[in-house]
Amino acid sequence: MVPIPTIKRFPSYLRLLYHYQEEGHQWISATTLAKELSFTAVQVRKDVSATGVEGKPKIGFEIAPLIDAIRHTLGWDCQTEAILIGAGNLGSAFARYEGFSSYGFRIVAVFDNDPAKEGLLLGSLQVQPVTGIASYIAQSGVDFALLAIPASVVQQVAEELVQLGIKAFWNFAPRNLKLPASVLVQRTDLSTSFAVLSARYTAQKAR
Amino acid sequence: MVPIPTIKRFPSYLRLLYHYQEEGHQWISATTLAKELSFTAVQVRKDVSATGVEGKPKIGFEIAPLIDAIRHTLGWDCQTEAILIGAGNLGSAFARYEGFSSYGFRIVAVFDNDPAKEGLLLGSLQVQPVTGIASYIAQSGVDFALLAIPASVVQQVAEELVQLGIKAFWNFAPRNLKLPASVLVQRTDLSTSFAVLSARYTAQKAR
DNA sequence: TAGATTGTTAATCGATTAACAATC
DNA sequence: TAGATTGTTAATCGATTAACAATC
Repeated sequence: MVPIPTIKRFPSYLRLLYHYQEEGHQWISATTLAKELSFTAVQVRKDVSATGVEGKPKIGFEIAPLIDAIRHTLGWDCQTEAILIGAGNLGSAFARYEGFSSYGFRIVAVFDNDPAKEGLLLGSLQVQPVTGIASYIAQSGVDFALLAIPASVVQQVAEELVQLGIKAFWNFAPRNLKLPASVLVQRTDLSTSFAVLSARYTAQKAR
Repeated sequence: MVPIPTIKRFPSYLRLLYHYQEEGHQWISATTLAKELSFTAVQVRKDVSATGVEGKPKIGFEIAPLIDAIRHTLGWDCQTEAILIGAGNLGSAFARYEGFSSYGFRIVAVFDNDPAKEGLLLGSLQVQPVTGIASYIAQSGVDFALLAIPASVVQQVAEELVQLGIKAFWNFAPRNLKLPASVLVQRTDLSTSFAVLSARYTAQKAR
């Protein structure tokens, strides 16, 4: 299995590879990648080797196959469709965000329990009432949900969605979900990220 | 120094400690914390020891001092004020987000280079033209900026802000910033988080 | 006293980094 | 050939986990 830290670096590699490709390059060395991304060249080679791509001494790696291999390792060569639960501040931003497409991710429906939001247009998606979730999942076969709802309700909503067939969650509410082990959960939480910055900021100020 | 993984767990501890405090508890054991958060009890004790708080055998840790110690370690006992650059989808969501206050973080001004957005009200903040950034920084002494602008311009904007006195960035654009070592940069990037989820999802499907 | 818990030291595990042979 | 680069093996580093004494 590919180590998590390596997977976290893959999106940065991808962006840079696309950039070099657009500039007309066909090959790139680990040395160059490392310099651009402030990694070490050894780390780049180790990361690349996890994709199975092999380079040529003195030249480096061929860009196009490397892009394909990283996309494949991440699963970004297949389209992943998800429903979005919650059309508040953050939910609205996600519904309108166009950057998802570059990682094969697409929000196909938005639900909110506020009747006042029904029909509201977010990008190209109309907010639907939560009463329609069950039939939507049944019909579409979607098994991936993005949770942009308050922490106080996220556990209960997630449990209901599991009952309806959802197998993976991207949870933006600041609460740990307790779900069956077969269900994938990834939490993306502003507070975690801010904690690191804040602790470093405070430590620096103290100096 | 407190290890980064420990710092990342602190916000989860804090939320649970507040919850127990509100329910009228005065003490909590590492065992209980561990069970609630799906950590091990040893890890909880190690994390707590990094704050300097000591527990009582057979009882556990006193909640109020532990909250204070974690908040202090993170620097969340001091107010941090920041300006927000960019009032697009994500920027607007941040400007309106009320959860920041619980970690001592406050956005005090929002700037956008689109004249059409000038004066727009986001929560309690009015979008200001970017021409006013220099004087705002000079007058307020703010040294923290949140970047919610496109990747294509973020490097240049950040460099300009460093010139104006900004010392720390929370960068939401998917690009690595190259700035002087004295400047703190934390990137929070949807693609990194999604990469981990996506790779796990794909690995699971393959099984 | 017995038993649950804390706190620390040592062992383990996993990722990063260093060293170096292989290649073009 | 010389030199830059790849790829791998071994060493290092840091965090997690195990073991166990100390405490109430």
